[in-house]
This record gives sequence, C-alpha cells and structure tokens, in this order.
Amino acid sequence: MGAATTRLQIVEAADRLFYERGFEATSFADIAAVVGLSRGNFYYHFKTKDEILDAVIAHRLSKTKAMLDAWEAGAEAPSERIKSFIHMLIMNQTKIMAFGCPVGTLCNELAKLDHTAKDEATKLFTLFRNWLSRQFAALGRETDADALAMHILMRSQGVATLATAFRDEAFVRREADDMCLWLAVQRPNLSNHPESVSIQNS
Amino acid sequence: MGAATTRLQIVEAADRLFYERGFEATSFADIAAVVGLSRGNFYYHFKTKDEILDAVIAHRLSKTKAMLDAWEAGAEAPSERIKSFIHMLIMNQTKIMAFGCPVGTLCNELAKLDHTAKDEATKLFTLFRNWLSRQFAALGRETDADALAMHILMRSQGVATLATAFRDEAFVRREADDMCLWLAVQRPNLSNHPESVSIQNS
DNA sequence: ACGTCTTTAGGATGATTGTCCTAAAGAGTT
DNA sequence: AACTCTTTAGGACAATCATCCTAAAGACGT
Repeated sequence: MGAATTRLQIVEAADRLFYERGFEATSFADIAAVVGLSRGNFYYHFKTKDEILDAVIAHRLSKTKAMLDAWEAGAEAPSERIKSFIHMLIMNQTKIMAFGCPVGTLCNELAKLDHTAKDEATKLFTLFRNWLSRQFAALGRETDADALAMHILMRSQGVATLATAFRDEAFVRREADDMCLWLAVQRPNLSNHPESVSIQNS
Repeated sequence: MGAATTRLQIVEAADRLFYERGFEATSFADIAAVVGLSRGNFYYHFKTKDEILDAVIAHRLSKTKAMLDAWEAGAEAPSERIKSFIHMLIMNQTKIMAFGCPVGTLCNELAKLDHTAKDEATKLFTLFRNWLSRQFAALGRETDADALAMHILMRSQGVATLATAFRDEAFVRREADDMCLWLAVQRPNLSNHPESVSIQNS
C-alpha cells in the first residue's frame, strides 16, 4: 500500500478518535487498531504523537477551508452563507450532543495541556472567524464585521457545549432559529465610527 | 491530622488540578504531590480515581450552591442578580482564558470519556439553569424563564470557549456588556402562551 | 504505661503508555 | 532474476499509570 494512502488512513482515524475520545485519551495503539496496523509500522509514518496531532489539525484546516468554499459557492447572499454556518448545528446535532464541537473541545483540551499545538488549533476558529467576518462586511457591516463574526461564533460554541451537557434537541433548534432571527435583524451600519461596534440586539 | 481535613485537602487539590489540567491528564501521583501525601496514604481516603471525581463534583456542587445563595442575598432585583452571573466572566477572566469554564470543560471531557459521572457533572449546569430560571420568572417571564436561562447560560459558555482560544480581553468585556444590554431589553411577557418562547432579541 | 483504632509511608503489582530498533516482506527497476 | 528502496511486523524499552498490600507510626481513652 502506498505510503500516502496509509498516512491518510492514520490521519483520518486519529481525527475521528481525537474528536470522539479526546487527544490524551487516545493512544497510539487505539489508532493503530482502527487502521489495522502494527504499532511498529506506525512509527514509520509518525515519529511522535504530537506529529499526528499536527497532521490532524492540518487535515482539519484543509477540510474546513473546502467546506467554507462550498458554502460560498452554494449561495450568493452573505446572509444565506451565514445561515449555512448556523445550520451546521442542526446538521451535526447527533455528533455534537455526543462529543461537542470538534474545534471547541480540541482547543479547550490543548489549552489545559498547554500543548505547543494549541495556537495551531485556534487557527481552525480563525478560519471561521475570518470567513464570517467577510460575510458581515459584505452585508454592509465593515466597521464591526469581526465583532459580529465573533458573536455568532461564540453562540455556536455555547450551543454546542450545552447540547452536549443536556442533550436537548429542542434547545438546539430554538437557539439556531434565534441566531437566524438575530441575523435577519442585522442591517448595514451607515455610521462610520469604528468605536460603535455594538452588536445591536435590540 | 484528622481524616476529614486530609480528605478536604485532597478534594481541593484534585478540584484545582482537574480544572487546570483535565481529569484524565491528572494522575493520583500529581494530586498526592500537591497535598504532600504518599500514594499509599491516598488509597486510605479514596479507593479509585472515580471516587475522587465524585467527591470533587459534590464539592463543586456545594460551593456553587453557596455562591448562588450569596448572589441572591447580595441583590433584591432579579436583573441585578443575573448581572452577578454575567459578571463572573469578568471576575474569572484570567483563569477562563487559561483553562476555560470549569463546568463546561469538565462536562465536555466526561462526555467524550462516556464517564459514569457525566450526568452528575451536568447537575452543575442545572444548578445555574434553575437559579437563572427563577430570576427570569421573578422578572415576569414565567412562561419562557427556562429558555431565557438556557440562552444566557449558552452565551457564557460560548464566551468562555472563545476566550480560551483567542485570549482576547476586549472580546470578553464586549460580550459581557452585550449580555447586560440584552438583559435590559427583556420585559415581562404578558401573553400566556407557553408556545411563544421567543428569546426576543429584536 | 497499655491496648486499640486511625492514619500514614513505601513498596509491589500488572497493565499501558510513547518511543525505538531490527529484521523481514513487498514493490519496482534494470 | 538480482538489486534497491519502501513499507511492514513484532518485539524491547523505560516510564508511568491506577490499584493494592503490609507494616509501622500516631492518636487517644483507660
């Protein structure tokens, strides 16, 4: 089997296990068992556990980029694109209720471990943040686009965490709807004062 | 030294370490080292690691109850009491930026481990949820008090997660302010239709 | 001072961890 | 078919893990 193929299999298995069990709780042997490799063979492809983590994060980054591109291609209106982001909560409801958000939980775990890769993991958030920010700018909210992006990113994280804890589908649906409602209320910010970055709930 | 004293020292050390490093990443030896005990002595007080986790969660539950009681005693107006909850994000900013929310991160980790204590950990959230719900009911929002409680709980969780990832103090302050703004807009819900539990952002 | 119950220390256990090495098997070229 | 480079398997390594045991030390009423 080609080395690239095996490598990809390892990365995808590790990706899933890191998400479902956590990084620390997943062992070399666990990943090898899923792929059907010997531990020794493993070492040929990845020298250390951190190397796998780096590969997993890189893999997630490229998958996320592709997803954002697809959302962008799938809708012209920025508000529709942002709704694709919100809809993710509904789409992945089952997995989120079981394991939380893949990005948020990884960042949290790496922060606690004070792991060197924690900043790399945060780039996953940054990808969403910048993409959302561009959509809000296109909505005519150039001055506070980043604040709005962070706001909706924050909401999705909060929903994911509580969804995991309470496993309440109605709550997820309600909050997703509320995010769409909030989005519909956002209007072009005609004032050009960068200080006024109120999120405009009311 | 009295057994009760030693036990409390162990629980408080484990509490801190579980928060700062995570449950799985904290070993018996780590806790024993902090308290200054031998590993053997440890076994006299706690037979298994799960037993310590149970004790830590119970300890957090009682501490949380006391905190909620203090907030209730510290202000008469429900809105002021809810502001105490929001203010927690500012108060604990430094620790949150380093380790996330103690409740949210624990629930996430235990969910991934599919640990037996995960429902017990969720009770920490339930404590806040019910307390907030009572405050919103006192605000005249009996019909949708629980939804409002979940909404603000969700926001605090989202802020905590992003605060850990981005370590952005301005973001935390801005979102806390926005939560207060949102709170100020909430008015008694005169309609008695339980179906209409819109969060009323707009 | 004695005997009893509580609390402690420190080592032993077997399993699992990440890491590493060596030798064999496979693939591909000539 | 011979040779080379890539890929694999399986075992060895020391360290660490949660757990358990035994024996000594401490506290305390008598």
